[in-house]
Amino acid sequence: MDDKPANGRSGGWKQDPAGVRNNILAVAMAEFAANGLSGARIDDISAKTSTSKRMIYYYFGDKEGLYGRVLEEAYREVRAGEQQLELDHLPPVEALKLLAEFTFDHHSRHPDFIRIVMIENIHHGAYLERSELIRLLNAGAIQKLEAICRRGREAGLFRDDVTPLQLHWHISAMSFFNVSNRATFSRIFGTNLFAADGQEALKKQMVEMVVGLALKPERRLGR
Amino acid sequence: MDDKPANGRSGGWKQDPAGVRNNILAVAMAEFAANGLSGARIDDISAKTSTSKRMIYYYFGDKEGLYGRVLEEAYREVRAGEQQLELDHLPPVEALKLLAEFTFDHHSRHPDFIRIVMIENIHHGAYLERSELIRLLNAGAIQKLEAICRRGREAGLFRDDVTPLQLHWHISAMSFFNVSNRATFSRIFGTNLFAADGQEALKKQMVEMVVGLALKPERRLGR
DNA sequence: TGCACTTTGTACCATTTGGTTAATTTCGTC
DNA sequence: GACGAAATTAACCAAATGGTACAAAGTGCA
Repeated sequence: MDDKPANGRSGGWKQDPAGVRNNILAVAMAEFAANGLSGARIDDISAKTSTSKRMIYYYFGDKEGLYGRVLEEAYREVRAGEQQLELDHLPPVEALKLLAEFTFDHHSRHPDFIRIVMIENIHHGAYLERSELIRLLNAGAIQKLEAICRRGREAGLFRDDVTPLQLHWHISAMSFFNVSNRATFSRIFGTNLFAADGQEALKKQMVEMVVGLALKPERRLGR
Repeated sequence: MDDKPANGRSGGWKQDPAGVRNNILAVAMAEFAANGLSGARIDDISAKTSTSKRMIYYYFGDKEGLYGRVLEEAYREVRAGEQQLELDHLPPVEALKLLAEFTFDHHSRHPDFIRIVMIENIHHGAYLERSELIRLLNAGAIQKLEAICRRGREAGLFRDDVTPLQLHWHISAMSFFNVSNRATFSRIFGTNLFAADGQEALKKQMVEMVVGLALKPERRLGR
């Protein structure tokens, strides 16, 4: 008698697994970045999705599974952006400067990535630990710096008691902190450092510090 | 007939409002630092307390009120520790070195404070905003550095295009990041930087960079 | 003595929240 | 065109969670 479907829905829909997955991931990344792992609400995520809550569980299993994929996706996007940078044609000092500047700007342009990493650190890196993909992605994150350092040492310019990893650490620290702690820092000390010219000054100082650290003392004068 | 209290309790107890409050605060700080604002559970906090859940609401109103007080307490403790440092008797360069080293070590010794600040940044500093106390506490956080810079400039040693706030920012960045991002960084790049000698090297490099930035170029040779 | 403040304990509640059930539709393919 | 696997939907559920109600009593000060 009744040929209407039991759920009252009659309209048609298209299958689009990849689209649905990506849609969920994008919304979830924004929600996790905004509210943290415990703070994010599956119902909120699903409401902002163009699909239903059930599909989240269909594709990602549970909340933690979804978070894990978001984490991977965040690292993937940012590392992909970093790969754009071409440095081999530059002399070592110029290459190091450019890499440091780029990192500063790149972090600044991707606050959601920074927030996801903050959140992951709050969780002691437990989910990153489970992802083989992320370890692979990051293995290459330091290769550019290693190449620069090798060339710099071969040219007699760079110290050899400063490792690429240490340089990466210093560059990361200042570029990351600049985004991660903006809220508390600016509320305590004002917003001058975060206006356009304040940021330019910080970046310039950061680059100067990093280059100064990498160079042999007797090479530092010609600036 | 029955002269026992209805709740079955009969033993005596002492009033100790301050003790109860402090006990709750200490437990709550550990729980919030470990799990974040949404992640922390009032029931878990109360279970680890020597008092009851009811008292949490009696003294702090609600979960956010408790978190706000924990935030204040965290800043208070750390700032109090910083005040211990005496620098006026040292020449400016030595004072700056010591301040930077101290900050690095101090952050390292107070990971729960770092985690609370991370969490507060995830919340965009919304609760810090409401606390007048914290703003007062932090106003003085930079005074030592201002004094050092003034003396350094008067002695003709320091540049005058590098402000105390900028120096504070750089020192904070490297000292903070060293704790905040340890989990993800060490999982990706190994734990060498965080072993004792790795930390000493990073600290030494950080101090060198900061002092190098503060000094006029022509004063940097005599190291 | 009177009275406000503090403390305890238990049971309770409304809502939120992560997660599931079961039925239906799409779509490649045999 | 039948069939089965994959995709999708709406309604539903049990547990967790922040927060209260209530009842009683100890403490300390004016």
